[in-house]
Amino acid sequence: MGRGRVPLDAKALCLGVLNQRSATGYEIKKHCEEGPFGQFFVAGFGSIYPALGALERAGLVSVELQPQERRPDRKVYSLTPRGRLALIDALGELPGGDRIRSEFLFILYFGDLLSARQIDALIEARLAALIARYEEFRGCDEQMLAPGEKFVKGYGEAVIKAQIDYLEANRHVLIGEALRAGDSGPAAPTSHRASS
Amino acid sequence: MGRGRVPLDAKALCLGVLNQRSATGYEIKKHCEEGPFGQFFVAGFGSIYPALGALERAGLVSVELQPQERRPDRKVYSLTPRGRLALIDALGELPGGDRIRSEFLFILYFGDLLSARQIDALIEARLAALIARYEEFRGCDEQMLAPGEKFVKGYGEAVIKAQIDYLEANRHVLIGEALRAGDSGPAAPTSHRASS
DNA sequence: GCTTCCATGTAATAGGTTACATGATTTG
DNA sequence: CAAATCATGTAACCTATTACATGGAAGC
Repeated sequence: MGRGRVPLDAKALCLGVLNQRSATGYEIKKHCEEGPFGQFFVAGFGSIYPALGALERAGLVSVELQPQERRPDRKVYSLTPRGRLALIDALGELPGGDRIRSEFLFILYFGDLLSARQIDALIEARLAALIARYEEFRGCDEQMLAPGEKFVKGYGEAVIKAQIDYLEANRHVLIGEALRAGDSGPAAPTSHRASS
Repeated sequence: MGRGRVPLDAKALCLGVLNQRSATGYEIKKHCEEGPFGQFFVAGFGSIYPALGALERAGLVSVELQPQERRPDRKVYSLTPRGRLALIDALGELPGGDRIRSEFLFILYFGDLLSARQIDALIEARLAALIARYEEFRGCDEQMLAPGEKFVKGYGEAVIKAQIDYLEANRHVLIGEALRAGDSGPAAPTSHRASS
């Protein structure tokens, strides 16, 4: 009956957060959303609540019910000893490679079909988003963070910075080539929607 | 009613590849796997074949059957005009933010529970993998690539480089802190596995 | 008055991963 | 002799996203 095998998913996310402090499902989601790490550790209520239920049935977390008036009772979850072991097990597994799903890169990769103006707007928006995230990272108080968290913060910062630098240095190259190729027009310059 | 709405998923991936050249499902998968872009555009047969079937039913691709002996017939798919429009539509959508699922960062983020040695091994393995990928990117002949592909290649290269640099510059900081904190031991130094 | 915050959850849906099923041919 | 390449596909499974359902309190 060796502790349930825990893959690195919503369940592991809950275990990780609960290892830092006991919390409700709502608070776990909040914790993931706020701060710069919201981009790394994503999970909606639809995955967190079922995950907590499963963890409880597996004996990896315990619940304390805090009745509230005019509001659903708070269910404060805590890591059990077995839960801590399961987390250590999960963290001990060799990590798989990162999975990146970037619609931005997808679009550019197949972007022969787009006009230079579309590409430019795309990159402009992307840069704005990256810079906003970068500021968010920088503004995050390091004093509050555990060593691992600080490390990850620096990691994210470095990766975002690299993207900003690359985009600023190379956007004009891409736009230039799109203009040259696009004069003959790869496709109507973005106007269709009529349909059958 | 207007051509089937195409989200940026396995179907769009097929459309994108088929826009470059006609191909079988097998070849599409091959194309995604080989070269440095295999990391960006992942799809198994289990998603490609159904996607192609759906695209065909929607009239976005056409099929030419090439009978073969002692082997399933090749089904060579080509983009139809409507398929090209659907692709343009899909590419025209504003991209969502990147989704990153990094088990590596997850482990480090919650890594208080790991020993310094485990963390060191983790980073060592990661560095090796990153360097291997970096070489793969560098070794890729740019002459062969369309402008968008070149751009994405450079993008990936820059991001990988940033990760390598960050890890090499900061791994010792993290290990040092883990050693200092870990002497009192956050948990048994990795030995369990018994149990039925 | 509208939105956001608090606080829980279920159900439907969509999507991908893995395993299965088949089988000759080439390469190590 | 085993493994990888070519070549297709289906089915079960697992997970996440989304929408739905409920509802008071506080801030703008």
